Parts: sequence; structure tokens; C-alpha cells
Amino acid sequence: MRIVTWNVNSLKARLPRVLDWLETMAPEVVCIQETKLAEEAFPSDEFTDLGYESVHHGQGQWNGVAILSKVGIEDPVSGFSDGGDPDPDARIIWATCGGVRVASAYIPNGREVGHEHYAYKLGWLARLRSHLEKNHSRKEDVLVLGDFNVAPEDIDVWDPKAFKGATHVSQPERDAFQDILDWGLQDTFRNRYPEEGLYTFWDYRQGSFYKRYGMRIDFILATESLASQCGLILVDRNARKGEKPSDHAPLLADFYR
DNA sequence: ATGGTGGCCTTGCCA
Repeated sequence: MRIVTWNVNSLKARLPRVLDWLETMAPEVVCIQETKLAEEAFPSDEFTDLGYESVHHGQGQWNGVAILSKVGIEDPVSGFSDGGDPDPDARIIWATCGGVRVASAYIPNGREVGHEHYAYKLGWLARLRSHLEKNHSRKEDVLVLGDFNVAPEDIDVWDPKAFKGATHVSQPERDAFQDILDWGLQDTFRNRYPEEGLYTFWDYRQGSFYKRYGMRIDFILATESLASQCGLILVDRNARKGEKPSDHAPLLADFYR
């Protein structure tokens, strides 16, 4: 099964590029973040034409997550099933695709350390762990994909000194990310590539992509049963080039199962 | 290639 995560930064603005890329790479399952579309505006017909069923959890101007699948979509759930209040934002959707429980997640940005939105981010990461604990076992085939807005280690940013005091690298965020891994998930890309300088996001500003000023904040997290079957895994940096790119590149993995 | 925000029902906010 070939699976992808991609923060497209507006599916409306990105649709031609996304459709073209999906035709070329032909993944079975696709996790999209930042659709920035209302529920009814989701272009499901265009994806159907490429052979995908789809589920979307949208809210309009901001956020919005989706899963596309050529191998079935069963038991879709929007948000968290942890007994808590509904998340005000459309940031996570779950579905079972080809026997694998898949999540497409867009973790809050946090804005600034100490900001109200930063507290929301830490709480959101804790709820993700809580959802996993309450609904799944680490013995199951579970994949959590998405934009976590956290760089887990200093090697995941282009210059740690430039991020002093910033979100994405603070210890509470890194601890919350590690808590999710500690539930029973592995960072499949990092398993394969231990070196620095490999990123999934480059800010639009200041020519960051061309200067290689990136961050690795998008992940394909897998339980052991799947992580041990991970084959090809790569960031398609070519998708960050050219006309009207997203500020994130897609992360793609093949699981032999 | 020899440079260099972009998306949002926009006039500032968010990332």
C-alpha cells in the first residue's frame, strides 16, 4: 500500500497540482491537510475520476482534513473519540483503508510560546494520545499522518539558533510529540534517514526553499507491525517547485502488506 | 535560476 501525507494549503488553490501529482504517483491512500474548504465544497468528483473514495472534515476558510482511498474507506470518524468536548476546529479525520486505521491530522500551529493557541496545541497533542489509548492497541495496524507543526529534534530545522524561543521546537511540544510516539508509533521517515537537512516544509517568505531553510514537521507515524514493512519512503521536493506550490512537500511511503 | 510570500468571500490575519 502506497500512502501519502500532504498539507496542500488550500485544496481549491492546489487542485490542478494535486490531481496531476496523484495521477503520477498513484498512491492507494492520501491524507490531505488544510483543505480550507467547507464540507460541501470538497471536490469529491475529481477524485472519483482518479479512482478514489473520499471523506472530508471541513470547516471553510481554515483547517480542513481529508482521506482519499482506492482500497476502501470504512468507519470514518471526524475529530476525537475520547469522551471530551468536540474540537472547535476541523483538524483530524479517521478511516479504515485496506484494513489499516488511518488518521489525517493537522496539529494547531501554536502561534507563540505562551499564547492561548499554544496551550490549545499542547492540549490537542495530548488528546491525540488519549484517543489512541482509548480506541486502539499498539498491536493493531495504525497510521497517523499529517502536519504536526513540531520539529522533534534540532536536526529537523535548518538552524536551531534561528528557532530559539519559537514554537515547533519548544520542549513541551517535543515532549507531547514523544508521548504520542511512546504510545506505540514510529517515525518511519526518521527510521530510514538519520541525517540532518531533510525537510517537508519551507516557508514561502524570504526564498526559504531556495536557501534550504526548511523544517521536518510532516510525519507518517506507524505501529510496529507496519513500520517493519515500510519500503520506499521519500519527500517529493519537486512538488515544492514551480507554479503555485504548497509550502509543504508531500511525504510518501510504501508498506508491503 | 543567479531571484524569491501566499491564501483567505482580504483591506488584516494566519501560517
